[in-house]
Amino acid sequence: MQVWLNVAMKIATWNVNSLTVRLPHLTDWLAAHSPDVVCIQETKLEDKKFPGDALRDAGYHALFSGQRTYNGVAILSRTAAENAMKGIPGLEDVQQRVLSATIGGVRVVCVYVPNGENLESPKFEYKMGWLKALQTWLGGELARYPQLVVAGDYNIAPEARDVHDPELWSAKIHFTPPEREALHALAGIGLVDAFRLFDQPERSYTWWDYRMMAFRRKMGLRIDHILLSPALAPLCTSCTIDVEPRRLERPSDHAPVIAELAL
DNA sequence: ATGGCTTCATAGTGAAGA
Repeated sequence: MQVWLNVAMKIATWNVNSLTVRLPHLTDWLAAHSPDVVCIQETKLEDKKFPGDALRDAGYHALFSGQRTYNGVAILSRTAAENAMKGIPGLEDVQQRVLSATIGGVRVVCVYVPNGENLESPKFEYKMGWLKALQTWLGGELARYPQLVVAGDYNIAPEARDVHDPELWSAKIHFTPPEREALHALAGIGLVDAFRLFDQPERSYTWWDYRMMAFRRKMGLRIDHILLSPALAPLCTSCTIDVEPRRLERPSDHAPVIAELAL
Protein backbone atom coordinates (compact mmCIF):
# COMPACT_ATOMS: atom_id res chain seq x y z
CA MET A 1 0.00 0.00 0.00
CA GLN A 2 1.36 3.38 -1.00
CA VAL A 3 0.68 6.58 0.92
CA TRP A 4 0.89 9.86 -0.98
CA LEU A 5 1.69 12.93 1.04
CA ASN A 6 1.19 16.11 -0.93
CA VAL A 7 2.43 19.35 0.53
CA ALA A 8 1.53 22.68 -1.02
CA MET A 9 3.95 25.56 -0.60
CA LYS A 10 2.96 29.13 -1.39
CA ILE A 11 6.02 31.29 -1.96
CA ALA A 12 5.96 35.01 -2.65
CA THR A 13 8.31 37.89 -3.41
CA TRP A 14 7.64 41.57 -2.67
CA ASN A 15 9.77 44.68 -2.85
CA VAL A 16 8.14 46.68 -0.06
CA ASN A 17 10.17 49.91 -0.54
CA SER A 18 10.74 50.45 3.21
CA LEU A 19 9.59 47.81 5.65
CA THR A 20 9.04 50.52 8.25
CA VAL A 21 6.47 52.32 6.11
CA ARG A 22 4.92 49.17 4.64
CA LEU A 23 4.72 46.97 7.76
CA PRO A 24 0.92 47.39 8.12
CA HIS A 25 0.43 46.50 4.43
CA LEU A 26 2.68 43.47 4.83
CA THR A 27 1.02 42.09 7.96
CA ASP A 28 -2.44 42.60 6.43
CA TRP A 29 -1.27 40.82 3.30
CA LEU A 30 0.21 37.90 5.29
CA ALA A 31 -3.07 37.48 7.14
CA ALA A 32 -5.08 37.56 3.91
CA HIS A 33 -2.92 35.18 1.87
CA SER A 34 -1.08 32.98 4.40
CA PRO A 35 2.01 32.43 2.24
CA ASP A 36 4.48 29.83 3.51
CA VAL A 37 7.52 31.82 2.40
CA VAL A 38 7.95 35.51 1.52
CA CYS A 39 11.10 37.04 0.06
CA ILE A 40 11.23 40.77 0.90
CA GLN A 41 13.42 43.40 -0.75
CA GLU A 42 14.27 47.02 0.11
CA THR A 43 13.66 46.77 3.83
CA LYS A 44 15.81 49.92 4.16
CA LEU A 45 16.57 49.35 7.81
CA GLU A 46 19.39 48.15 10.03
CA ASP A 47 19.06 44.69 11.57
CA LYS A 48 18.59 46.15 15.05
CA LYS A 49 15.48 47.96 13.78
CA PHE A 50 13.95 44.91 12.05
CA PRO A 51 10.31 44.43 13.18
CA GLY A 52 10.82 40.83 14.28
CA ASP A 53 8.22 41.02 17.07
CA ALA A 54 5.42 42.21 14.77
CA LEU A 55 6.21 39.50 12.25
CA ARG A 56 6.42 36.84 14.94
CA ASP A 57 2.97 37.97 16.13
CA ALA A 58 1.84 37.56 12.51
CA GLY A 59 3.04 33.96 12.65
CA TYR A 60 6.36 34.17 10.80
CA HIS A 61 9.98 33.39 11.40
CA ALA A 62 12.27 35.99 9.85
CA LEU A 63 15.79 36.03 8.46
CA PHE A 64 17.10 39.46 7.55
CA SER A 65 20.16 41.20 6.23
CA GLY A 66 19.79 44.96 6.23
CA GLN A 67 21.58 48.27 6.27
CA ARG A 68 20.70 51.91 6.86
CA THR A 69 18.73 53.79 4.16
CA TYR A 70 19.12 51.45 1.18
CA ASN A 71 18.70 47.83 0.09
CA GLY A 72 18.10 45.15 2.70
CA VAL A 73 16.47 41.72 2.21
CA ALA A 74 14.50 39.32 4.39
CA ILE A 75 12.94 35.86 4.19
CA LEU A 76 9.76 35.21 6.17
CA SER A 77 8.58 31.64 6.72
CA ARG A 78 5.87 29.75 8.57
CA THR A 79 8.37 27.09 9.62
CA ALA A 80 11.93 27.74 10.73
CA ALA A 81 14.59 28.16 8.06
CA GLU A 82 17.85 26.22 8.03
CA ASN A 83 21.37 26.86 6.74
CA ALA A 84 20.88 30.58 6.22
CA MET A 85 23.51 32.45 4.26
CA LYS A 86 24.02 36.11 3.35
CA GLY A 87 25.34 37.44 0.06
CA ILE A 88 27.06 35.81 -2.91
CA PRO A 89 30.22 33.90 -1.96
CA GLY A 90 33.31 35.54 -3.42
CA LEU A 91 31.53 38.80 -4.28
CA GLU A 92 32.70 41.70 -2.16
CA ASP A 93 29.58 43.81 -1.68
CA VAL A 94 28.68 46.17 1.15
CA GLN A 95 25.13 46.36 -0.23
CA GLN A 96 22.78 43.87 1.42
CA ARG A 97 21.02 42.22 -1.53
CA VAL A 98 21.02 38.42 -1.13
CA LEU A 99 19.79 36.01 1.51
CA SER A 100 19.27 32.27 1.17
CA ALA A 101 18.01 29.42 3.37
CA THR A 102 16.35 26.02 3.24
CA ILE A 103 12.65 25.89 4.17
CA GLY A 104 10.60 22.69 4.01
CA GLY A 105 13.24 21.02 1.89
CA VAL A 106 13.28 23.85 -0.67
CA ARG A 107 16.33 26.08 -1.06
CA VAL A 108 15.12 29.68 -1.25
CA VAL A 109 17.28 32.53 -2.56
CA CYS A 110 16.00 36.11 -2.08
CA VAL A 111 17.63 38.60 -4.45
CA TYR A 112 17.55 42.35 -4.90
CA VAL A 113 19.41 42.99 -8.15
CA PRO A 114 21.04 46.46 -8.48
CA ASN A 115 19.08 49.12 -10.37
CA GLY A 116 21.90 50.18 -12.71
CA GLU A 117 20.69 53.78 -13.22
CA ASN A 118 21.60 54.03 -16.94
CA LEU A 119 24.00 52.58 -19.51
CA GLU A 120 26.68 55.22 -18.85
CA SER A 121 26.59 54.96 -15.07
CA PRO A 122 29.22 53.14 -12.96
CA LYS A 123 26.16 51.56 -11.34
CA PHE A 124 25.47 49.80 -14.63
CA GLU A 125 28.92 48.16 -14.48
CA TYR A 126 28.12 47.14 -10.93
CA LYS A 127 24.78 45.67 -12.00
CA MET A 128 26.29 43.62 -14.83
CA GLY A 129 29.20 42.33 -12.72
CA TRP A 130 26.76 41.50 -9.95
CA LEU A 131 24.54 39.52 -12.32
CA LYS A 132 27.54 37.57 -13.63
CA ALA A 133 28.54 36.64 -10.08
CA LEU A 134 24.94 35.65 -9.34
CA GLN A 135 24.80 33.38 -12.39
CA THR A 136 28.10 31.67 -11.57
CA TRP A 137 27.07 31.09 -7.97
CA LEU A 138 23.56 29.85 -8.84
CA GLY A 139 25.01 27.31 -11.26
CA GLY A 140 26.66 25.64 -8.27
CA GLU A 141 23.60 26.05 -6.06
CA LEU A 142 21.44 24.30 -8.69
CA ALA A 143 23.76 21.30 -8.53
CA ARG A 144 23.75 21.36 -4.73
CA TYR A 145 20.01 21.96 -4.27
CA PRO A 146 17.76 20.40 -6.96
CA GLN A 147 14.73 22.08 -5.35
CA LEU A 148 15.78 25.72 -5.77
CA VAL A 149 13.71 28.93 -5.92
CA VAL A 150 15.33 32.26 -6.77
CA ALA A 151 12.80 35.00 -6.08
CA GLY A 152 13.12 38.73 -5.97
CA ASP A 153 13.39 42.10 -7.65
CA TYR A 154 15.59 41.53 -10.72
CA ASN A 155 15.21 45.07 -12.04
CA ILE A 156 15.00 43.57 -15.55
CA ALA A 157 11.99 43.04 -17.79
CA PRO A 158 12.68 39.91 -19.90
CA GLU A 159 10.46 40.48 -22.94
CA ALA A 160 8.60 43.20 -24.84
CA ARG A 161 5.30 41.98 -23.40
CA ASP A 162 6.71 42.72 -19.93
CA VAL A 163 7.05 46.44 -20.74
CA HIS A 164 4.10 48.80 -21.27
CA ASP A 165 5.91 50.65 -24.08
CA PRO A 166 8.84 48.57 -25.38
CA GLU A 167 9.90 51.19 -27.89
CA LEU A 168 10.09 53.90 -25.25
CA TRP A 169 12.02 51.58 -22.92
CA SER A 170 14.31 49.94 -25.51
CA ALA A 171 17.37 51.96 -24.48
CA LYS A 172 16.34 52.53 -20.87
CA ILE A 173 17.55 50.79 -17.78
CA HIS A 174 15.60 47.58 -16.98
CA PHE A 175 15.12 46.69 -20.65
CA THR A 176 18.50 47.14 -22.36
CA PRO A 177 19.93 44.22 -24.39
CA PRO A 178 22.80 43.41 -21.98
CA GLU A 179 20.44 43.28 -19.02
CA ARG A 180 18.00 41.05 -20.88
CA GLU A 181 20.89 38.80 -21.94
CA ALA A 182 21.99 38.50 -18.31
CA LEU A 183 18.48 37.44 -17.28
CA HIS A 184 18.28 35.07 -20.23
CA ALA A 185 21.58 33.53 -19.11
CA LEU A 186 19.87 32.45 -15.87
CA ALA A 187 17.40 30.52 -18.04
CA GLY A 188 20.48 29.06 -19.73
CA ILE A 189 21.58 27.41 -16.47
CA GLY A 190 18.09 25.92 -16.05
CA LEU A 191 16.06 28.48 -14.09
CA VAL A 192 12.47 28.81 -15.30
CA ASP A 193 10.26 31.92 -15.01
CA ALA A 194 7.28 30.59 -13.02
CA PHE A 195 4.98 33.35 -14.30
CA ARG A 196 5.32 32.23 -17.93
CA LEU A 197 4.48 28.62 -17.15
CA PHE A 198 0.85 29.75 -17.33
CA ASP A 199 -1.44 31.82 -19.53
CA GLN A 200 -1.45 35.35 -18.13
CA PRO A 201 -3.45 38.53 -18.69
CA GLU A 202 -1.98 41.11 -21.06
CA ARG A 203 -0.26 44.07 -19.42
CA SER A 204 0.83 42.04 -16.39
CA TYR A 205 3.38 44.12 -14.47
CA THR A 206 4.93 44.17 -11.00
CA TRP A 207 6.13 47.79 -10.83
CA TRP A 208 4.56 51.14 -11.70
CA ASP A 209 6.15 54.57 -11.31
CA TYR A 210 4.70 56.68 -8.52
CA ARG A 211 4.43 59.58 -10.99
CA MET A 212 2.17 60.17 -13.96
CA MET A 213 -0.64 58.06 -12.47
CA ALA A 214 1.29 55.16 -13.98
CA PHE A 215 -0.58 52.44 -12.11
CA ARG A 216 -4.02 53.68 -13.13
CA ARG A 217 -2.82 53.96 -16.73
CA LYS A 218 -1.28 50.45 -16.67
CA MET A 219 2.17 51.88 -17.45
CA GLY A 220 4.34 49.30 -15.73
CA LEU A 221 7.17 46.80 -15.99
CA ARG A 222 7.39 43.14 -14.97
CA ILE A 223 10.72 43.13 -13.17
CA ASP A 224 10.01 40.97 -10.09
CA HIS A 225 10.34 37.27 -10.80
CA ILE A 226 10.16 33.83 -9.23
CA LEU A 227 12.62 31.51 -10.98
CA LEU A 228 12.40 27.75 -10.43
CA SER A 229 14.91 24.93 -10.83
CA PRO A 230 14.15 22.22 -13.42
CA ALA A 231 12.99 19.88 -10.64
CA LEU A 232 10.54 22.43 -9.21
CA ALA A 233 9.10 23.86 -12.44
CA PRO A 234 6.86 20.81 -13.12
CA LEU A 235 5.55 21.06 -9.54
CA CYS A 236 4.38 24.67 -9.92
CA THR A 237 0.57 24.88 -10.02
CA SER A 238 0.11 28.65 -10.31
CA CYS A 239 1.92 31.97 -10.45
CA THR A 240 0.14 35.31 -10.12
CA ILE A 241 0.75 38.99 -9.45
CA ASP A 242 -1.39 40.53 -6.71
CA VAL A 243 -2.00 44.15 -7.72
CA GLU A 244 -4.34 44.87 -4.80
CA PRO A 245 -1.67 46.25 -2.43
CA ARG A 246 -0.71 48.79 -5.14
CA ARG A 247 -4.18 50.35 -4.79
CA LEU A 248 -3.75 51.14 -1.08
CA GLU A 249 -2.83 54.49 0.44
CA ARG A 250 0.96 54.98 0.46
CA PRO A 251 1.64 51.76 -1.48
CA SER A 252 4.93 50.18 -2.39
CA ASP A 253 5.63 50.85 -6.07
CA HIS A 254 6.00 47.04 -6.50
CA ALA A 255 3.31 44.36 -6.29
CA PRO A 256 3.85 40.89 -4.80
CA VAL A 257 4.28 37.81 -7.02
CA ILE A 258 3.04 34.47 -5.66
CA ALA A 259 3.84 30.94 -6.86
CA GLU A 260 2.30 27.71 -5.57
CA LEU A 261 4.26 24.47 -5.54
CA ALA A 262 2.88 20.95 -5.07
CA LEU A 263 5.79 19.22 -3.38
C1' DA B 1 10.32 64.14 -19.29
C1' DT B 2 17.60 65.30 -18.58
C1' DG B 3 11.93 63.75 -14.13
C1' DG B 4 6.24 64.72 -13.16
C1' DC B 5 6.70 60.65 -6.75
C1' DT B 6 8.49 58.44 -2.51
C1' DT B 7 11.89 57.23 0.90
C1' DC B 8 15.56 58.26 4.09
C1' DA B 9 18.47 61.51 5.14
C1' DT B 10 19.89 66.08 6.48
C1' DA B 11 19.33 71.09 6.17
C1' DG B 12 22.72 70.14 -0.22
C1' DT B 13 22.88 72.82 -6.20
C1' DG B 14 19.92 66.05 -1.66
C1' DA B 15 20.54 60.94 -3.34
C1' DA B 16 18.52 57.04 -5.13
C1' DG B 17 15.08 54.38 -6.80
C1' DA B 18 12.85 52.39 -11.38
